[in-house]
Amino acid sequence: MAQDPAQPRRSRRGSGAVTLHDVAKLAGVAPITASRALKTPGQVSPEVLKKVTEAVARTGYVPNLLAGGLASTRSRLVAAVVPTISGPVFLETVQSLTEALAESGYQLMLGQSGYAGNREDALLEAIIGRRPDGIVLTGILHSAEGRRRLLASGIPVVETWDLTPTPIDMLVGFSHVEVGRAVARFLHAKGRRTLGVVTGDDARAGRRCEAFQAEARALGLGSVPAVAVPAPTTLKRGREALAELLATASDTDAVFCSSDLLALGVLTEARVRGIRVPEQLAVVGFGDLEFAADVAPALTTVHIKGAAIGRQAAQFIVDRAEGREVGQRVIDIGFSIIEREST
Amino acid sequence: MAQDPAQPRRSRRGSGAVTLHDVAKLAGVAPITASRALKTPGQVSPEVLKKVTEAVARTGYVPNLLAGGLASTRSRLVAAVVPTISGPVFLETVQSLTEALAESGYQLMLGQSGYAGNREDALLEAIIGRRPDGIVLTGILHSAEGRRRLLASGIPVVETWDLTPTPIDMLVGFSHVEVGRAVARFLHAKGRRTLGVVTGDDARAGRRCEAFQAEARALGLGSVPAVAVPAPTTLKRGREALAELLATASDTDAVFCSSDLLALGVLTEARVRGIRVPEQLAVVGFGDLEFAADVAPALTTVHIKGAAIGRQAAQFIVDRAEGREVGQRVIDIGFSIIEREST
DNA sequence: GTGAAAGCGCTAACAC
DNA sequence: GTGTTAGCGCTTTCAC
Repeated sequence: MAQDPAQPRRSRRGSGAVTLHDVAKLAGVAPITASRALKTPGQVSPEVLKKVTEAVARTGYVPNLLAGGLASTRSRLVAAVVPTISGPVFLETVQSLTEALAESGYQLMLGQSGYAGNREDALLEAIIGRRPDGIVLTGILHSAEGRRRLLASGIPVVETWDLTPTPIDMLVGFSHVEVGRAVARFLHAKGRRTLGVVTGDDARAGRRCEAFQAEARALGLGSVPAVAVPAPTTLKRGREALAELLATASDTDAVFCSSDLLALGVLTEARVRGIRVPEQLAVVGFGDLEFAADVAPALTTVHIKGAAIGRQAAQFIVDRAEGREVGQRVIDIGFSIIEREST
Repeated sequence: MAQDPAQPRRSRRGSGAVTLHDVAKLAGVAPITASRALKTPGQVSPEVLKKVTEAVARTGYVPNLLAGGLASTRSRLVAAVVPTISGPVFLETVQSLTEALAESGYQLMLGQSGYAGNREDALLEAIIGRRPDGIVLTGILHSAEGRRRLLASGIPVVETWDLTPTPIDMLVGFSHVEVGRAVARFLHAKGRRTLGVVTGDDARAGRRCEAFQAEARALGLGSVPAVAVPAPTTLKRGREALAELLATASDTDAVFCSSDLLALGVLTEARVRGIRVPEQLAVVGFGDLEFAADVAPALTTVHIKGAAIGRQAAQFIVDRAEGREVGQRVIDIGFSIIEREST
């Protein structure tokens, strides 16, 4: 179609998309009225509402949330930071977070910090620049500089999957130290006396491992050998780690693994070597991933309510964004040991 | 500190954050000059660059990308839509997509469409409203209405993990039909004569399954029984499905599973039942997840270059955003059958 | 209930 | 190389 010659060319800027202005004109009202019809329908008359609704349908108008966010200083965007998305551990949390936010009309922006911390700064800048209504930190070790910038930004922050005495803002997690202790006591109660650990090399796994070793010592079980594997933890590394552990401590009768995937590797390697689980070797995982209940033998593991963490984080942020004051800012969501055949 | 009484209260609007205006004032230049110093340092004099850089450091200025996006109609945001993030299949793609985009200064926004299609509309609205510079559709079945809205939005779209004769815009994927055929031929060549299928109930898995069955028939292997399991595919469902399959076709000597997790379930159930793999039963998975190579017996499976898909999708979108015309808009990235012990 | 005016913080366009 | 002006599309404020 030819351009209307009576009209000068449309302003040289802009995306060319339908704007609230267009909708308002079509409906015969002021832009602000059209805005109200969409945001707070109760505040406009039924006729206006009808006309605006029709205009929206006719034009296919989609509000520009960039403009809305700029004007209202509420972006309805929430950023989540994970070390890497392919670590299956946080997936459940990210999924429930995405869903819970979507229900409240918020969108999730995903950032990967990587296991190395070098990208963290650029990532934070990219995140803060979007002026999200909240930031969820998932299992991340942030630098002091990063903490400072987050604090300075004034954006609500939820730290998850850990407990710290000095949270940046809000927090929902559990004690890794308690996990390590509990598993040591559990295995001791089961009559195991020669423990071992296979652990990923991230900070939280490290704390579980140390607490496990300390508790074992306190229980009179002597020193517990640990095999550290580089992140990410995989089935393969679990197999290799068991081989390494048995090479130096062949009488080991129980292994605590820092992830279910490592534990599955340990189970696999044990089977291949003809080591009977649980008779000769007890195996405990961490995470209670979906497969844990259904491998053979079924895996005893530490269950974390990942979805609940995500939901609570969303709740924290939405509450804050809607101006509700959150009472409890720190929530210890706990954990539980799910006993199955592998012990 | 007390408010400066000489100054009227700061404007009642705004976030209170440091703006480019503040930086420019501190550096003694106009805002646009400060902007240029940050975006295109080559265009300003060394002195100006120095002063602006210092002002940024002193104030802790972080550019407001909402405002920048609005003014430039380039949001530097890319949306990705996956059915659910916890399906491990697309993880690799999402991860490499996130990384590749981050390298070019783009941020990923994540949306879950769910396996049911009802949320799709609201999701599309939320996405289009942010005016992303691109949208990556991952393994999604979009409604005709959704297609229309995407097309109307004018936002570059990359469809992935599939091939279609009528792509919305750009595409990087492979043929599920060819996968089904290839696996049937592979098993036939291995001397297997009584095939079975365990398949998730999504559309792409369905097409692999049908092509597998058709090819088997063409090879003279008769009709192939299929067990369909609801999404998401899990180890547990794999175990159940093998049980179901054997109940009606106990002489099955090869099973093609629509995911590695299902295949792992089949391997597990076979072991528990004393069925030897591969001697009595061959098992083929799909996805070549990290664990496939290291389970025992190691899993033969269909490998998809998930990371390459993510990188190519990022490339497509960044090229388009930077105004480069992409030559090839449809890329068949292919697949390969990785032969391991399970066949 | 509705509207006019004035920005939100930034950048495109066009001077100089 | 630097600055002025005028928006981007929306919402806040305040008036009617």
